[in-house]
Amino acid sequence: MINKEEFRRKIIVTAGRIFSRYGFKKTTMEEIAKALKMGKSSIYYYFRSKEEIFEAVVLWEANILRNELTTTIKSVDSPIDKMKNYVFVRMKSFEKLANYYNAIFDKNLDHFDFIEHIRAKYDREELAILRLILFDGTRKRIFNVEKSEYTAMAIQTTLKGLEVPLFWKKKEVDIGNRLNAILDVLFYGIMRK
Amino acid sequence: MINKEEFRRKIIVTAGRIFSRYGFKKTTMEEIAKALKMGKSSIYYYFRSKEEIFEAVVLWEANILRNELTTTIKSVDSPIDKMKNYVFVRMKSFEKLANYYNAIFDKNLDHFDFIEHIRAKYDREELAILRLILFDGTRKRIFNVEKSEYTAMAIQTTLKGLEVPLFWKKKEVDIGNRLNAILDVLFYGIMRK
DNA sequence: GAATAATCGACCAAATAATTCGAAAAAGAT
DNA sequence: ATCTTTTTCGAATTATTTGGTCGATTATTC
Repeated sequence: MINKEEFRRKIIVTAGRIFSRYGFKKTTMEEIAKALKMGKSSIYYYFRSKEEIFEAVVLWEANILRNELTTTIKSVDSPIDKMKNYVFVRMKSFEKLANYYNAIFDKNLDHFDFIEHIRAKYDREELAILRLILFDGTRKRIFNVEKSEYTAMAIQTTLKGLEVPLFWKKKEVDIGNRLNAILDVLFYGIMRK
Repeated sequence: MINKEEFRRKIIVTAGRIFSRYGFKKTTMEEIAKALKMGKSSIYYYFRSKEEIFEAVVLWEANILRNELTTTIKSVDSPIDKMKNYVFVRMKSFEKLANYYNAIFDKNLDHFDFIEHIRAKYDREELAILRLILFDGTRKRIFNVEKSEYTAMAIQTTLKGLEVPLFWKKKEVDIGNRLNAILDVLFYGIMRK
């Protein structure tokens, strides 16, 4: 192979596809290997363990999400659209990620604290983005937010609340509709009168 | 419980949901039991084995498919629409069934010959339905088919050919488009000039 | 043609899963 | 109430799977 890193990425992508379909526990090394057309033991040349692959996959997906988010808010100009897009993309992408998380909440957890680290890091980044959108919107006299820091945290909390049903039951409530309702409330409380 | 058969059906439906998501092998008795809110061993009071449940599920789903098909061709009058509807519903429903089959083609097979039996039976029924549509269409001077028996077989073969990609790769080609193309060809070759 | 990188098959211990079994609730019958 | 039958369950057992190791083997590089 040309490049070892290259191949690691290939494993990550392939394994990610399978993880997202079956979850961590139900995905076997054999499957990943077969999908890569290689012997099971060869994978251990690139990764120490199944968990390490999983770790890499989550990190990888989180990065993709981050990129999608920043791209998306750059694609529009008005703060309202920025906020709308941000929330929508975040929720849409999160559905995919939820599959990975689901895998963990089976019973394992314990030694999966690396997820918490990633999570904490992206929480901080998200907060920064939200603050920026809010700040910008206020500067343009479209929003009316005094302490962007706290408002951003409030919004983030709401978004997290929206994640919960994604964990437990799929399609229990139409996320799209709830999202719109929340956005409505959000803007009504936030918009400059 | 009121009725034992009733409960068997409940198990079939619940297990079916899980089978269709994870396939035969990856579905555990524990999962089925938990979804039913009962002890794992209780299920063995209703079914001898995991395979027996699977068998019942496949039979059940095949019946649903059959009902959908007969209902659908009754809902329209023109032979062209009958044929179109039949093919579309068949293909749509088959996607769900494919999940079950996929589970088997893993490696097991061997002792899963009951699927072949079901398959053979429904092949015969399908042939009869196709012949009826063709015969009716010809009688109404819309189709131009001499030996409805052989034409029906030809169409069935085509439909089976269309199933194959569903087994191996999902969404590799847009089934809908291919279906339309095939229907076009079918009608052009079949329609009374 | 030696040294290194990469792949693999056979193997193992641990985990997991299917199934059994006897006992205990629940439900019915008398 | 008491005896029977039906239904559920937890614990034990057996069978299978699976993550991971290891030494050998095959490509690749120098």
